[in-house]
Amino acid sequence: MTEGVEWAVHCCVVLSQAVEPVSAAQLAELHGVSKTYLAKHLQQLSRAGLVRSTRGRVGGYELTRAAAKVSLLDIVEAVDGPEPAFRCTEIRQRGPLATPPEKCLKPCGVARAMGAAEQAWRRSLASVSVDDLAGSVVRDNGAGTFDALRGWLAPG
Amino acid sequence: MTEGVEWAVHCCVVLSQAVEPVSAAQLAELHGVSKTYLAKHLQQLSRAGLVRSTRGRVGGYELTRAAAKVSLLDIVEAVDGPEPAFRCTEIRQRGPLATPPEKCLKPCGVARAMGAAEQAWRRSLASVSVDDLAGSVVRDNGAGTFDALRGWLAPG
DNA sequence: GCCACCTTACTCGGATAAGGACTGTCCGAGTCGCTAAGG
DNA sequence: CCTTAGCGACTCGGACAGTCCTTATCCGAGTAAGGTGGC
Repeated sequence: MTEGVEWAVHCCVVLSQAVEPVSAAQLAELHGVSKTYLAKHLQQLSRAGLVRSTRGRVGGYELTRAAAKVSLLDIVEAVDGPEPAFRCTEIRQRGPLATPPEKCLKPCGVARAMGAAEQAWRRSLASVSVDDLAGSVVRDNGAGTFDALRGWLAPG
Repeated sequence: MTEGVEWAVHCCVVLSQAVEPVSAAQLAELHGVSKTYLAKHLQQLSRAGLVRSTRGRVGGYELTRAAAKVSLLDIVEAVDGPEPAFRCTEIRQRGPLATPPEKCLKPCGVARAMGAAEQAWRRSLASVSVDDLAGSVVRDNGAGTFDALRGWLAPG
């Protein structure tokens, strides 16, 4: 899985606690990562419709909907792409004992098993929202964590 | 996910139905893939202890244990490696608002959620055995499929 | 004093290079069966 | 006829290039605020 997924998720958690748009530069400094590369992933989130970007002097990124309505799966699909990790190449239709195409209407057993596993993975990711993650941060680090964050984000 | 995983799984299904060691050349021709590259993945299966390789004139590969005792997860881990797809880089410990190390004894919420999803994925893969896959092939293509396979594998 | 315009500084967005992993290939090490000569 | 040494062919195993994707970076397009000049 792409490392940018981790960055994007943490950024979404931060955005869920911000009251104003947060610039890519702030998010990059806050997490100690490359600004330009993080911007690339934020663009992917923007294309997917998860965040809204505003340009100009006080521009930045903000969530387009409530944090409880943004799931981990949304972010992973936005950054890593929607195509599944396992792609069946239909090798059953190759070689001397190839299965005839008219018998390949449904995916083969291997593809079905892989698809079921990936479905379980997606269901687990879909059950966790950005708001849930923010709650876990509060439980782990204390209620004042996001107050300090908002103080750091405030201009000046 | 690596494409070699698909090859390795299909090879294991074939091996579960063979009565003699099957050479890498036969497996490659049967699936219409590169022989030398497939051999690389078979070596990974051998290192993981899933298959036994015998050299010499009538050498080849065979399963080391019953097909019902070999899960999809075993094969995936043997080929793609045991390390999880998501690796937490601990970005919470970086930047101006870094979490102090003494508060990072347990994984962060993001890593826990990702780990839970991956756990679900592994559990699903572990619940499917090579024997189950062979059964699905019989259900899809008919009971005579593996008879034809054994006939093709027979020397001559 | 008020308004319109312009400059300016700051933001995002897409197009552009470097590194690493997956893909694909080759030749050498090792092993078993066959053959043939000798007892 | 039986034993056994040698030969040969076939197998796996690890070391070696090619190509695509991830990582990382840069500069240009766009926008809003603030200053400035004119009315």
